[in-house]
Amino acid sequence: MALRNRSKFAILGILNIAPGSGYDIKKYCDTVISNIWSENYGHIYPMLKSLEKEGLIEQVSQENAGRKIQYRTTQTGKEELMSWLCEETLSQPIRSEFMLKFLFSNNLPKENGIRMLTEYREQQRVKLDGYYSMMNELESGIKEISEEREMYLRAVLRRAILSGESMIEWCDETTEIFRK
Amino acid sequence: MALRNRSKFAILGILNIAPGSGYDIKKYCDTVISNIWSENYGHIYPMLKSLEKEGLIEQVSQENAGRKIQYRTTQTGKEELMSWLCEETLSQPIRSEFMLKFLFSNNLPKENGIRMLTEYREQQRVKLDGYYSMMNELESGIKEISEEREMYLRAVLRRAILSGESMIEWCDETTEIFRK
DNA sequence: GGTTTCATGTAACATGTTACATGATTCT
DNA sequence: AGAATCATGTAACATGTTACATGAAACC
Repeated sequence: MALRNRSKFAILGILNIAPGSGYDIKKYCDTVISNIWSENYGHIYPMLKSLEKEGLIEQVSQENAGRKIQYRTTQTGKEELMSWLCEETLSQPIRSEFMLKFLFSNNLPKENGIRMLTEYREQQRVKLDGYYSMMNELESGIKEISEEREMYLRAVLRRAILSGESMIEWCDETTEIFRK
Repeated sequence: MALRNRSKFAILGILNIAPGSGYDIKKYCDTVISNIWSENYGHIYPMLKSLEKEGLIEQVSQENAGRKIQYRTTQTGKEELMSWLCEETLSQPIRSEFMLKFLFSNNLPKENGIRMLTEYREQQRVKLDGYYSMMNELESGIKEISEEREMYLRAVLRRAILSGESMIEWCDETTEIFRK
C-alpha cells in the first residue's frame, strides 16, 4: 500500500487556513506550529507545483506583491483535505534519540546520566517558556484570529505545555532517583 | 554536514546490551523499546553488514543455533558507541499527524473534534495499559536484568507512562472545553 | 501434515534534509 | 551602499518503509 503523503496534506491544510507563498508556509511551520509539525523547502516548492497541477490549489492573482507567488485552496482541494481529516490517524513510529542514548548509558558513570537529564531539562524549559508566552499572546487576543480557530490553536498549544511540563517532571523525578 | 546515522548507533547500542541476530534486534525494538525507538529489516540487515565491515561488531562463533547469525560489539564498537552517547542530542523535528489534523478541523462541526479526541484517548489508554503491565513485570523482577540496567529501563518506561497520562489528561480537558 | 514463528535478505519505492544558486526588496 | 531578510528553486544526498522471496524449525 502506498503511503499517504503527509506533507501534501500539511501544506494543503496550512493554505486552507490562510492563503500564502511557499515562504509563508515555511514561516508558519517554524513559528506557529513548530511544536507539532515541520517542513522544509525541498518539500514545499515541488509540492506546491504538484498540488497546483492536481487542481487542489491555485495561484491568487497578485498585483501588489513582487515575485511572491501566493496560493489558496480550491473547492476540490478543500474537499480532499476534509476527507483526509476524517480518515483515522495511524499511530506513527516513535523515535526519541535522547531516550535511546539515556537507555544505553548504563555503562557510563551515573553522574553522566544526571548531566544528560540536566541538559535535557534545560532544553525543555526553554521551549516551555516559549509556549507560555505564545499562550499569553493568544489570550491577550492581539491577533486577527476567529474565536473558533483560536479554540483549536489554544488546544494545540496547551498540548505542548502539558507535554513539556510532564517531561520536566520526569527529568526531576529521575534525577532524584539517580542521586540517591 | 553529513547526518549522523541514527540507526547505526541504535543497532550498535542494542547489540551492546545483548548480543543477538537481526531478528532479535527487530524483536527488541517492537517490544522492550517500542515506546522510544523503531527499526525495520530494510535498515537492520544492511547495517549489520556495514557495522561488521567497519569492525564495530563481529559474529559470535555459533555452534548450537541453526542459521541464526549472532553479532556482538567489538572493543572499537564499544568505544564508538560511548563517544556517540556523549555527544549532545540535537532536538529533532516534531511531526504529530494527529495534532495537525486536529488543528485543521475547525471547519468541521465540533462533534467531529470531540470524536477525534475520544478515539485518540482510547488509543493512548490501550498503550498506557501496556506500559503499566510492563512496569509490573519489571518490578516483580522476573527478568534476568542487572539492577543497574533495570534502573535505566524503569526510567524509560516511567517516561512513557507519564507521557501517556499527560496525553489522556489533555484529551479529557480539551473534550470538556469543546462540550461547553 | 499443516500452521505459526524464526530467520535472512533485497528491490522498489517514498520521504526527508542540506547546501547552494540566484536575485529582489527592505532596512539602516 | 551594504546588510539583512524575503523569496523561489533544485541537485545531491540520506533515511525510512513495504512487500515480497525463501526456507528452516517449532509447535499442535
